[in-house]
Amino acid sequence: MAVKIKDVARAADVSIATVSYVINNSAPVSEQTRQRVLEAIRRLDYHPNSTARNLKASETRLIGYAWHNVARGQMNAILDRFLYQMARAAEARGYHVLTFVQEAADPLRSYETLINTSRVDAFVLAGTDSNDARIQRLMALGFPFVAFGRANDGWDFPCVDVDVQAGVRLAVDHLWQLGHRRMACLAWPEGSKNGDERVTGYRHALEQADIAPPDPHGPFIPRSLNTVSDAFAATETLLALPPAERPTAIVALSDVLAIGAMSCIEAHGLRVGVDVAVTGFDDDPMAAFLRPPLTSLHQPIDAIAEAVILMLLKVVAGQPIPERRVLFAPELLIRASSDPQQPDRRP
Amino acid sequence: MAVKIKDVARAADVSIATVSYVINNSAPVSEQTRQRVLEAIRRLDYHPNSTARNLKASETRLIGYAWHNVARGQMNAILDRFLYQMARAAEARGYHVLTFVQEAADPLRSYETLINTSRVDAFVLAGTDSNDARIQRLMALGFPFVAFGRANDGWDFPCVDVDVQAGVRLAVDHLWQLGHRRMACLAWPEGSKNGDERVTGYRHALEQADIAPPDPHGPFIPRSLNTVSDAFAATETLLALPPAERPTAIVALSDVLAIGAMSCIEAHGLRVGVDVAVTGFDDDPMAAFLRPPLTSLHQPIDAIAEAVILMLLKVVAGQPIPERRVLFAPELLIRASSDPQQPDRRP
DNA sequence: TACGCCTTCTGAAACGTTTAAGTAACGTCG
DNA sequence: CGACGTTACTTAAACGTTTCAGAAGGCGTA
Repeated sequence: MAVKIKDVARAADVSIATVSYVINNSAPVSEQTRQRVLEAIRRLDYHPNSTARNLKASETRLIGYAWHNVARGQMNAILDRFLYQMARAAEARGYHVLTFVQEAADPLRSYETLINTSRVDAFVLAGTDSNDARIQRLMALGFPFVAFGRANDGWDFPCVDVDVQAGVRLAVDHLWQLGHRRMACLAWPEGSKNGDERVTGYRHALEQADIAPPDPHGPFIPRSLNTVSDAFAATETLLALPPAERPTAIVALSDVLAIGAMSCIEAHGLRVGVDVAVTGFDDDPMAAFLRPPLTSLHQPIDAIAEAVILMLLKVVAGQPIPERRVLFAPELLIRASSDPQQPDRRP
Repeated sequence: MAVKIKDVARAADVSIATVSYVINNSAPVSEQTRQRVLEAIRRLDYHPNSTARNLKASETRLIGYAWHNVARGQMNAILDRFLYQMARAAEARGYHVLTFVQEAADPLRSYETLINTSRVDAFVLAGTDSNDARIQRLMALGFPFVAFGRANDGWDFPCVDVDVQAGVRLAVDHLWQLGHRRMACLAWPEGSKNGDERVTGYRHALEQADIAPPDPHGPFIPRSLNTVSDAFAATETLLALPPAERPTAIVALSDVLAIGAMSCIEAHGLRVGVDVAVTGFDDDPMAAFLRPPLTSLHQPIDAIAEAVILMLLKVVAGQPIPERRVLFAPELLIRASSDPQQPDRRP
């Protein structure tokens, strides 16, 4: 059916070995025969079969990436964008991304199946956390991977992450410059690597501004699941404080939390940005479209995806990774939810 | 390195053929040897190499799916969800989804490369439109594919789609029951299959309600790009009409358009849902979180993804597809943007 | 002339499977 | 008792590449 190397060899009147050498430039071939082979390839419209190549090379040129178990109605714009950019970066280098589903009940199983059946050459991990079982397992197996996100500080594995501490510091500094002194932090429940990093960034920033950072378990750092409704409820506790203690600004650690906070502030008859400033984190695609537009920290996802793939291909090639932990700085996009002076310019 | 069929054969003291027969149940093997082989497989932790299998079977068990070129800040929650569910459905049947990037400049190239190098067994197409070049090409090549979305009515190819006409009809009927008689339709620019279907649904629904459907190019069907800001501008033209002609309801053909409309209505000092009702389309994850929550048409993406994969595997297997065009009905989720009586229950 | 060294090419083995074809061993039956 | 099925297995040929080892030919050198 499809034209194979044998057909090209016959057409160019050479051996299949010679054709292979021409294709891969892997051995000297006289200019004359090279041209004859190339001509035959063109005439027959020959393309090497990648499965056969992969078998011979015992590689797949496939990178595994697990979807996260997204509940209906949950938003995950950042990881989608990440996947897209990763696919692009991989393709530019002859690789493709194979997406698979990791079961919440037994995340490791799908990874091990793919490894056992040699379906992929490497993995990209996202949504990492402390004591991440996948990282532990892959490290133990010595199977190539790069993580988007950190895990335990002691573990030594290649990863790329956002410097979330620095990010939150940008938000706090921004609010401080606008005159805010009572800044609460609407946070995720304790225990996640990324979330705790963000809280640390908030407390450090306050310290540097000579403000005593509040008790991590106290009322100024309410904890909320990453849903709008829970964030709404958590914000209630802040607004219930006596006016003199009530925060004038809320540093929400995600856009979802920020939306809940904004919603609650409005429900109390207060004006977001004027009476209570709000900042988010993630720069969700909708952030600029909210009323008022939400100040948020934009993560350089495109650059991160590129970096992850570059690092991964080095790992696959067995090259040493000098910088095993690369951090990217997020960018604070200032909009009206924290600064009413900002024009409402929509993309 | 990895254990292969030969190792199992040696351990069980049989030929590799016998091992293969045991694995695939493709020939009778005595119970005794079967057990010996299975035991060896277990002891050595053997897993067949899928590349070798694929080479032999000249298949890849990979389904190609192209990412769409998403601009930064654009939302595409539905296709993300679709991809996830597709990956899940495919996996349950031994297939995986290979994601790739289709260049806007030359969408066909990446498809042809994947076909030529036998990287995938089939494609799933999304974001189809009239005269879709990809569909034309794949049909001409006879390469297996299923489309999520329709194209030219005359073309005969397997596809699954949402019955958008019926969807918009649900929205119009809902508004009619609430007493609305002047309903505008905030639409995409003319020329897209899906968009034009939605407008048709709107006009048909009005006809059935004994309301004269407005001129498709007239002011009651303003056209807007699928961005919030453009929708905002397009809504201005509606609100600029004299009060007696101004619509009391706006049927927006996407949630993005609806957000723009809501934004504009508020900017005019009017109340969404009370003064002007708004409905959207897509049930974007954020729809329930907007203020007021947005009435929208939910597409049964999970079921669609499952149907696409089932159909695709039939095509790959060369089985006949009796129903080459399957339509799924969307569901109208009524919220406060069209009916202020609705409770603000957030997921 | 015989030898060795390039250069350029070919033959054939591998990669890890599946499977068609073949072969023993063991009844069954005319 | 020999022909003939069955059953249970093995041998070997594919699948489409890459690549190692070697061969043919030309050419310089001893």
